[in-house]
Amino acid sequence: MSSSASVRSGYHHGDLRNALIEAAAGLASDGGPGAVTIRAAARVVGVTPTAAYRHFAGHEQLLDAAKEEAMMQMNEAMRAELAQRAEQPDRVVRAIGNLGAVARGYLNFAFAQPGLFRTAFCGEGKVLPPQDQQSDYSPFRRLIEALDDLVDAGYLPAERRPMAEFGAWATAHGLAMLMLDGPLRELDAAARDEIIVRSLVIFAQGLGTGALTDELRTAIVAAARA
Amino acid sequence: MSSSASVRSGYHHGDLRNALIEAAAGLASDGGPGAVTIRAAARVVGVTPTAAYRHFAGHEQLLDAAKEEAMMQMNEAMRAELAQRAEQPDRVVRAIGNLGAVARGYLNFAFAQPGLFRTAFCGEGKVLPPQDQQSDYSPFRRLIEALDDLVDAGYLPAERRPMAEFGAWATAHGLAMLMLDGPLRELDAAARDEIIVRSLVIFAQGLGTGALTDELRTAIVAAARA
DNA sequence: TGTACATCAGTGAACGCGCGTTCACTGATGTAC
DNA sequence: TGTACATCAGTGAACGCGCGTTCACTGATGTAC
Repeated sequence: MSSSASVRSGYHHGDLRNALIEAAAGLASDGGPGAVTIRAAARVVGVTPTAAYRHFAGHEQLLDAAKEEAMMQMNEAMRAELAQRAEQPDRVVRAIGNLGAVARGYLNFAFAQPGLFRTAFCGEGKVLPPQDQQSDYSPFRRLIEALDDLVDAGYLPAERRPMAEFGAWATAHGLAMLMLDGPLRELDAAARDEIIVRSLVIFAQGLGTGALTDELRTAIVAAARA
Repeated sequence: MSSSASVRSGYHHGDLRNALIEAAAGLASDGGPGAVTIRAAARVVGVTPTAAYRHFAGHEQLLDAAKEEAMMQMNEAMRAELAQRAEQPDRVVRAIGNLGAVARGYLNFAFAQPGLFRTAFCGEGKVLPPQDQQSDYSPFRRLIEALDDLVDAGYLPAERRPMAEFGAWATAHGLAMLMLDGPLRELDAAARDEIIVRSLVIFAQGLGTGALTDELRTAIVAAARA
């Protein structure tokens, strides 16, 4: 994906389209979606703004490409983080832990790459449908699997399974937005963590039919702090 | 507040500062925070851009004022909606219902006034601290009271009370953002409602220590659909 | 294998736009005497 | 009560900026013969 420009260098530039997307993602990383402009991207690449119009119909297409690139980087960062998780024999413990880990990965990316995070979810331009994230190894897929596992294991009643992924997503997303751009912007990391962990405990317990066991509470707290 | 200009009309304009804030809020309502500019607000009021500099140090101060106005309008809309709720004798049923009603009011405003909602929570400019919303009759206060009531009534264990308001807030905020500007943007109202209701049921149950009774489930579902 | 040619990626200059902000000013207001 | 004056809210013109986009062009590339 958007590899180094060496693959085909038969043209004047070689791989201008991908170079512009990379530049746009860099601008997004530094300044959010508002910093993604055709002129700035061309400047970074060292090319005339006009040249960009050989590869994009206009500004909106470049922003769409930057959104997709931002979402891919987020997915990749979460995937890499999730890959480091320890094995866990118990099925429910594992699934609950995965729930917390996905949320933690989501929030870690938001705090580490606020510009990319804002760009991936900005209102302008293309809608990136959740299905796009359902490719086999995406974090959204991991979330869905965790919830399915909780049904299979008898923790989450099947009739409450539908749409639960969106509730989990909204919780993580809301925390990220409130803490990044919203009224919780000025909390320190410790206060943020406290709120995050407590919110996830509530959500995890809300999926089940009774109080969280100590084991499960420990599992999700550990995952949510990781 | 920001009343019609008649109060004092001793100056050239009469009440330019408030007129500009009202204009800025109107621009925000139509086009979000990006549409709030000094020139546009002056144009709406029928005054020279320079005149605005008698009342605001610069663009950022006008945007800050627009954010505050947007937040006030949101608070007022939610307050008015909550005021219509029927009395409810049972304490837990009432508190759980209030929880759902606050969330519903939050989301109703977001969908009815997306421009103002985005402006109130936009990253640029001043941070509006949650304390500002804790004035006696604000919806945030209602949320806090509902949670406190749930502790008093023995539904929510005291040790899990701290920060719970932020979990509730994040859930509502995340749903709003995903459905307004995010990947859930294109859902129809029925699908949105389904996700909202289910998310709130999970949250409400997560606060307690066991499964929701039918009575409580009915209460929060009704409030969340209202 | 060598040459004429078509293709098309990138150039350079220019357009019109709306923005934030500053300048010297004007003219209505309220006040001191 | 009437007049000179200080105040200061709003004017009008102008600045420099970065943006998206378009124009006629140039010159390297790959291809047909």
